[in-house]
Amino acid sequence: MSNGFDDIPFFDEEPAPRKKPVAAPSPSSGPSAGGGLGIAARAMAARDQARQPDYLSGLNPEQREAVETLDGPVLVLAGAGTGKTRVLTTRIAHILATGRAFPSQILAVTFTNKAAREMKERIGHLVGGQVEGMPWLGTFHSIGVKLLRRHAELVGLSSDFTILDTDDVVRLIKQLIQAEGIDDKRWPAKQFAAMIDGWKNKGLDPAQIPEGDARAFANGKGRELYTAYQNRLKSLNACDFGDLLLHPIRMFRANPDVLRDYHQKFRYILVDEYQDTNTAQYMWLRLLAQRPASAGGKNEPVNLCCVGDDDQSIYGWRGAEVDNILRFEKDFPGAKVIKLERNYRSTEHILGAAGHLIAHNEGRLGKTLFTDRTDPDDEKVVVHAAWDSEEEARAVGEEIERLQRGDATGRKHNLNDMAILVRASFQMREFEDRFVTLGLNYRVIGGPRFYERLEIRDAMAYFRLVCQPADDLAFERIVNTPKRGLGDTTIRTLHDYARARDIPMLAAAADIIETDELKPKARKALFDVVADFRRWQGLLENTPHTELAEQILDESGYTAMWQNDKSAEAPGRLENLKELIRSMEAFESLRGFLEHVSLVMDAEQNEDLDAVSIMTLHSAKGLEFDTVFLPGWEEGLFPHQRALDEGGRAGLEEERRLAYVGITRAKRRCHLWFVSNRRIHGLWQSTMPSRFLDELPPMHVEVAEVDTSYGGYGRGGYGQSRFDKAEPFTNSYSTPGWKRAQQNRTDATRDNWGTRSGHAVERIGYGESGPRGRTIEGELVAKSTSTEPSRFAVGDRVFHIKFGNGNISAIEGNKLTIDFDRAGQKRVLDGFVERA
DNA sequence: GTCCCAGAATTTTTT
DNA sequence: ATTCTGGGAC
Repeated sequence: MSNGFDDIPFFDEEPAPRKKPVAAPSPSSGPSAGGGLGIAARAMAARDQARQPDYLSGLNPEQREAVETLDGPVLVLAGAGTGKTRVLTTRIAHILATGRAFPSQILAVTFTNKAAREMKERIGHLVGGQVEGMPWLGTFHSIGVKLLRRHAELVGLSSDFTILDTDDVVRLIKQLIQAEGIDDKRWPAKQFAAMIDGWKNKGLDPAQIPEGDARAFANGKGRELYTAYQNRLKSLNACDFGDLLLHPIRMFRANPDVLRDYHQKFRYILVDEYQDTNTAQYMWLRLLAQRPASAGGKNEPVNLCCVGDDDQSIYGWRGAEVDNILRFEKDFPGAKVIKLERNYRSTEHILGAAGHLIAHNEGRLGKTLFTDRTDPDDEKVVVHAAWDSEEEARAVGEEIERLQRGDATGRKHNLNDMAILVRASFQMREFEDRFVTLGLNYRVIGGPRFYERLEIRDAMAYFRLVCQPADDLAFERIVNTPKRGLGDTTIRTLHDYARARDIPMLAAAADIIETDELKPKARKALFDVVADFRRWQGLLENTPHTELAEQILDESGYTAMWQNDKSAEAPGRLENLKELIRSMEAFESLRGFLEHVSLVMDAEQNEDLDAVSIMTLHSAKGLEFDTVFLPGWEEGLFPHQRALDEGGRAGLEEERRLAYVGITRAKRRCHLWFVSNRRIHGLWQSTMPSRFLDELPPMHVEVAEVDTSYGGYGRGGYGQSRFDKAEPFTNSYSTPGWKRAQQNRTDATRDNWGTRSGHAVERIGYGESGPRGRTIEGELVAKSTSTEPSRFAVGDRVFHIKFGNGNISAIEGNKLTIDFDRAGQKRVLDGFVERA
């Protein structure tokens, strides 16, 4: 009722801008309003003043400031779990409620469709109405498409251009590379596609790419190929994802009058996850947000609000520039910076651990999350060790089942409230295997997406070609799928024919079957294909699109192809095709569906099932779980070796941010794991605990004793003798703090892989009541590279339980480099070897 | 045109 | 080790 939206016309596409806030009709409004008010009227006005709109109540002061500071540039630094989305959505609601702008005058950009969807939903909830009225809320790319469809001709496209996904792009580039006579084996199309993507992320045209880059590919043909690629896109009337950003930028630059229209249109601009913007997105935003002084010299206010968290910037490797957020105040002078640091998600232990870890980064704006929640029962962050990744999976599974049965307080936990977040997706398999054995429900988030599956892409290619006969990539994809006897030779002839006449391949096919250029067999097959598409195109207007889609798949023989396929995955593929048709029902037309699919590539998960989530740390951003398991905290894996090699210190810091993201996903419980042995590329490698573990504050962390109650190496088994010499714990950490912690339980851990010690979680008491009251990290930093004399010397002959015999070739603290007779050179902790 | 074997690749992911 | 891709052979 009093939500302040009663008279906002939500579906008004282009209303005249209103100058004044919309005042709710008040009983006091009348002749006397504004002048000498009656007592009753004044009281009522005061009451109305005092009563804040519903949507503002419950915001903390910083959030409220972020919502109410509507004029000028604002940067909201929103730490994990500080109500970022709430601020964004409430801010939009506030703009609408105060009548500052109509829905169509607000530009709100997100990175993912999911985020956009969520925002729409939440705004709708706040406003109590539909949100179709926010036409400019969407991803950078979807808004880019919208702009381009309106102004396609300004960049040399027609408005029904096709959007190519990565797969299409790679195939296209491959053709170009081959056409140039370049060895596509030596210079993979995939690699060049990645290069182009990188250039486009930086906003670079072929003419602008650095000379070095241009030379780096195919013996200096980089620039040439990039140019050829762009030309080919244009002739196909197609865009890749990068173009969806770059074309609007080109268009705005070349057409200031068009840009001016949008300046007037977008009165408020909001950007989510600003730390993830790349250079192209940044340029795009600058164009729209930075308005030149008009002729009269009066500047339009830049009502730009960017929300982000520099500590959660984890996409540098795909072009995101953390720098964008770090220099916001310089870019937008007079910007107001608001920090949201009050966390509503996690316990103080979790926040303490995460905060202490991230404080090791240098390039950051600096925030410290805090919470009022102080529950003595809150668990510390727990660090676990396991022998290898198999045991890690087993132990995590065990812990999950324990929580499921009921924790210490007897509370039973839902699997939905738990997640396993891994650094690299190959880690998932071991958990899946284990959970299958246990019969534990799990869901993998991320994986190959629905629309990327082979059969879906094939089907989509049929649909695309029916709607857009000029879509050569679609044509080439399905012309011989199912097999029609139209092989390379035929396609090449057709291709040349089409290029020579500058017509689409489908049109070329229609021509060429009138000639005798093809062998009769191919000619007949092609004739049928052309006839099919002609027929389907004829049905496009008047046949319900789901029906037509089914008909296409059946008549083309595509369905039959999978029905006849006796491989294990064929039934699943048919099921997916059915699912595809089902999902089309929500759309008006085939065309509308295609538009949707090219940008919105997610498939929804089954939410009903109670299941543990398994996903990468990257895909966990933005989510939260009661209990979070973070396996694989080992040097080389996390931080990932390649991040270190390629990114140096910046790479390390990004890995650390990833660790920070991981820990802050947890609301109540956070378990970290490292293993001593991990199979990488099929080879067992002995591994060292991640440096990030050393960077955690002891005060908020406890070390779980190796808990052998988890099946496996049970009491007295071979495990005992197998591992008791390894003593990974006592040697895992060279740091005094850890050693001291180990010292406390030397006896218990002497045989830490062998005995059944039951439930055993040991607390390290530093920082509070520990024996010395010293903190680990103070010493850690000083001694990060241990110089303690090793009990080995270079040249020693040693034996390793996994790798066998070898000679030590180098020693660095307790880390030995050993040339194994069989396993080759490895770096190993000295605790893992003994004299041979 | 199809099938099979050998060799390569194997961080993270959106649009 | 395993999976996928590409080239070469049938």
